[in-house]
Amino acid sequence: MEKTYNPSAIEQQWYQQWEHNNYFAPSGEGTPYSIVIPPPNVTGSLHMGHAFQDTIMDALTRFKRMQGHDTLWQVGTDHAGIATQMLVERKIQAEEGKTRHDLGRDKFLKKVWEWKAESGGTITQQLRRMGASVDWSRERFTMDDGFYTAVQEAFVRLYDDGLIYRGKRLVNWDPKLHTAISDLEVESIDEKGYLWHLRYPLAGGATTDDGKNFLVVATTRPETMLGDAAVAVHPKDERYKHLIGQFIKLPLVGRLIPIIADDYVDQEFGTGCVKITPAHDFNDYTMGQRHDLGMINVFDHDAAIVQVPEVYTTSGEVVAAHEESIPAAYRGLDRFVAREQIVTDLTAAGLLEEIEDHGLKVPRGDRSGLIIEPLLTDQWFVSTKPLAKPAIEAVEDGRIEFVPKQWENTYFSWMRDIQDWCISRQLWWGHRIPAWHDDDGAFYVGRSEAEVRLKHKLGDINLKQDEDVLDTWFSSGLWTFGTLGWPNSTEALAKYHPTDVLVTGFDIIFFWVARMIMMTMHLTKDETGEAQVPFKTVYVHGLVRDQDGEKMSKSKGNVIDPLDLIDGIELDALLEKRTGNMMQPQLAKKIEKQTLKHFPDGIASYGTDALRFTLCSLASTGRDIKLDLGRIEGNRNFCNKIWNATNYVLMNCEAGDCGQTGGEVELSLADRWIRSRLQKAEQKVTESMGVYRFDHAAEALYHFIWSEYCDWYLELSKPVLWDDNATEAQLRGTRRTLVGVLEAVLRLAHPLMPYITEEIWQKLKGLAGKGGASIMLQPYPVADAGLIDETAEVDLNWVRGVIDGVRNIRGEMNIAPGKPIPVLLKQGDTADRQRLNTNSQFLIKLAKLESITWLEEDDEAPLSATSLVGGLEVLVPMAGLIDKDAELGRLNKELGRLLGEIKRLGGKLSNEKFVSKAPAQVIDKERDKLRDAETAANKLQQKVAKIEAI
RNA sequence: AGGACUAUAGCUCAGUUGGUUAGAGCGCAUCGUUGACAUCGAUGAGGUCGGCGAUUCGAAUUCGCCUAGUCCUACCA
Repeated sequence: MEKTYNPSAIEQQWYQQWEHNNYFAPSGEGTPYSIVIPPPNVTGSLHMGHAFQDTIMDALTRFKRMQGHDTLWQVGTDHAGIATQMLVERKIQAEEGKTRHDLGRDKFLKKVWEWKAESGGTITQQLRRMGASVDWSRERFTMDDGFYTAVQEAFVRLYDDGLIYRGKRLVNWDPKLHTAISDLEVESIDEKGYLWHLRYPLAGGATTDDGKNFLVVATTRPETMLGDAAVAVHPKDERYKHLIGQFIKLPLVGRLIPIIADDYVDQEFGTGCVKITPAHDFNDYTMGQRHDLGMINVFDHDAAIVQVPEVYTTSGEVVAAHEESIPAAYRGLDRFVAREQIVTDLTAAGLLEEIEDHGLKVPRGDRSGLIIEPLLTDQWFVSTKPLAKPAIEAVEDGRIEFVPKQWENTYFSWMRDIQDWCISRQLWWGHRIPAWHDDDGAFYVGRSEAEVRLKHKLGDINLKQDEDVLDTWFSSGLWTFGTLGWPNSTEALAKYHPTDVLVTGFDIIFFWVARMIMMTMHLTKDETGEAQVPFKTVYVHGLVRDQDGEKMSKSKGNVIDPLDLIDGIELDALLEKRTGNMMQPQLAKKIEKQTLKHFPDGIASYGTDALRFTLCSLASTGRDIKLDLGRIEGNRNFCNKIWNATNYVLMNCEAGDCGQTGGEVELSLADRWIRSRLQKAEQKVTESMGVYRFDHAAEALYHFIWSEYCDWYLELSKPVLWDDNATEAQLRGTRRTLVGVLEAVLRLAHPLMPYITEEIWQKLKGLAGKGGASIMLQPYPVADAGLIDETAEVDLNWVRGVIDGVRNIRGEMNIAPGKPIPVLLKQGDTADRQRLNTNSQFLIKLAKLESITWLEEDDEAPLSATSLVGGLEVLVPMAGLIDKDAELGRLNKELGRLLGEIKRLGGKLSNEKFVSKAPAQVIDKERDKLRDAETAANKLQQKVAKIEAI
């Protein structure tokens, strides 16, 4: 074996073998267990969040596979409508200087598919490097033909069930991307703005109480005044009560608009008068509905002022002959240019009362970053309330369970107040909406044009398919069953749906989890006709952040490619990766500086297993996961530790008989102890995996392997293996334990660290008497309660106690670690005596003793340094070895600790209330502790006195 | 405005149903190269568990209030 573990030498080769031999495909035997991968963007690349998520899914999948389940991890990618379209648009712009409109829809889409073919392999390669045991034969893409069938079918069924409708509504419009987006895709950002106080002249000679001939309205968006339909006041507002029903002559425009009364108005805010623009504000829209105000749209799709405003009734009908118009000066101006112009003109007209600084939440598109414009457009919507009801119930009654549980509240609070979902997007890349319209604008929904014609007896009239595509999340909502063949009733669907667990981040509970539950429950039924849930458990993990707790993002330049942690990367390459090809080149300097600070030498190579193990060990219940390179390094060292332990085991066992073929076996205390500890480790790991505490599983493995198997058991095996007088049965027992425990723990660790465990297992399987082509197909260890040996554990703890005592004296007294020293044991009981008799070889070897002597009660001990193991005194004679003052210091330190404890326990036990109210066993325990502490303190005091006396 | 989450060693984090000497890794200090491993070993230092109060015989753990930070939802003309 190589002297150090070199992950790059083994990882890829094993993955190829696994994949080549089709080990990832479901076995077809055992209870089905399935997970779908949250499909990453096909044109993107995996970031740390994916690496984290995929590690967890793979750990679960391998765990369940080894436990004998018929395991499917469904893999695939998402077409990611807006993100992909933007990316390709930018690419074409950069390379050819053209827009998508220059190319036209068909050519543009061809470019997207070309780009997908070119970049689509990145994700799948990364998944392979992570060791993901996904069934590649079932790989799906949300835009492939089969999946499109599912999307179409879902749309048609929802439409036929009255859950999809089309209408002219106010939607969130992105003026850059020229598409509607859902409310979830809008972020509200705190920004500084102004509140403009505008004088709106009263018509017909009306005046306010204080004799003014105008009302003052406050607005953050003066440009929308062109579309004002009313001014609203509170019905009980004494200042304005008498003006309700009167009219305002809209400045600059000249139109008369009514003064209306509505509870929505807050009398305290601003002047208590609100301008109402139903076509450009969500609140105004609903107020317009209540008061039957017309809707006057003054913006075009670029959010520039239109030439001629469009006017609609509250129900969205076009008002054919309307007189509204826009002053020529503003026509065609961008919204912000128009704002300035209008403010200037109002000022000139003496109608600007005041400009007030005002902080407000600005709605920005999460993709474009532009301010979103509420705009009246024709869109398709899903009526979500009826879908939400069963979806809420499924979580309430536990058919679906969130882990950690608290996320259910997040889910409920959103679902109980859910808004209709705008699913149409004015994009080119995506699933074309399966709806056709005739020349009069009547829409027909169906699976194909032919079906539509037939169904509606349309003959051969002109039909055109809707130009729009569906929100990406509409298709990903079908992911769990669409990937399994739905709408066909396939065997896979019957077997693997509902899936067992969804592993995802909390940031997409609304986007994806909730919608998936709604869609799935409406569209899929089990054999009894009951709605089927998409998954039984939702494991919600935290988000991976950088060393400062910042979210990783490309624009911040703090992303880390998982492959760079696996393979390592030079500083120059890392800098280039982070600052090259940036959207905002002005940030390059800052990013460079940060990168230099955090990664002055680039990133070392840690290997996949170290990365995976680290990610698992960070997977606790928190919301943030700060990536700490120190942890990864530590875990790379852990891999190396396993590697070298194996080296030791092989060296000592390959030449000898490990009992594979039988033969008499005698187990030492150490053998029985480590076997017992193994059972407990198996219990702990299995239990932790079952409750999604990967951090606990990782910690149990780390502790068992490093602190018990390596630190103690391997050391304890040496006195046996190197003992010329050891019997064949003893040697066989120890060798068999060395090999057997290591073999078992490799299987135990395999779900977290697949590569190193496979590599080593292959070397070890023969010695362990195991066959089988791969560790990943081996059974997962099951703890055997019969092998738990509490006596062995107590006895071994005694051995460790004596050794620790000697080592402590050595360490504190500056006795060279290699110098053999004599040790005396005194005041021991029969159990101590017996333990000494059976284990003296262990003590001599591990504590590097020259001799070990048992003193009877009345034997005189020389002046010694002392350690206590229970009642037993472990004595190291001081002659020539130990500094008197140092020993006094050491003893007094320990004595101080004991006295503190005695005081604390004494106080507790003399507390009447404690003694009368606490459970008996607690009291007994405290009494024992007190007695032990007193005995120990006593002994130490005597020692102190003795040493002081010289 | 409502809600959620976080606060434990210098750093990153564990801490089950209240009873532990409050743990781990990294970092730090001292010592250590003949037999798996310096990507290592041995020993050690380091915490009034954010603050205040309550419940209790007993609180890192339960409850209330406060402070700091993060996030979500709604809304601010």
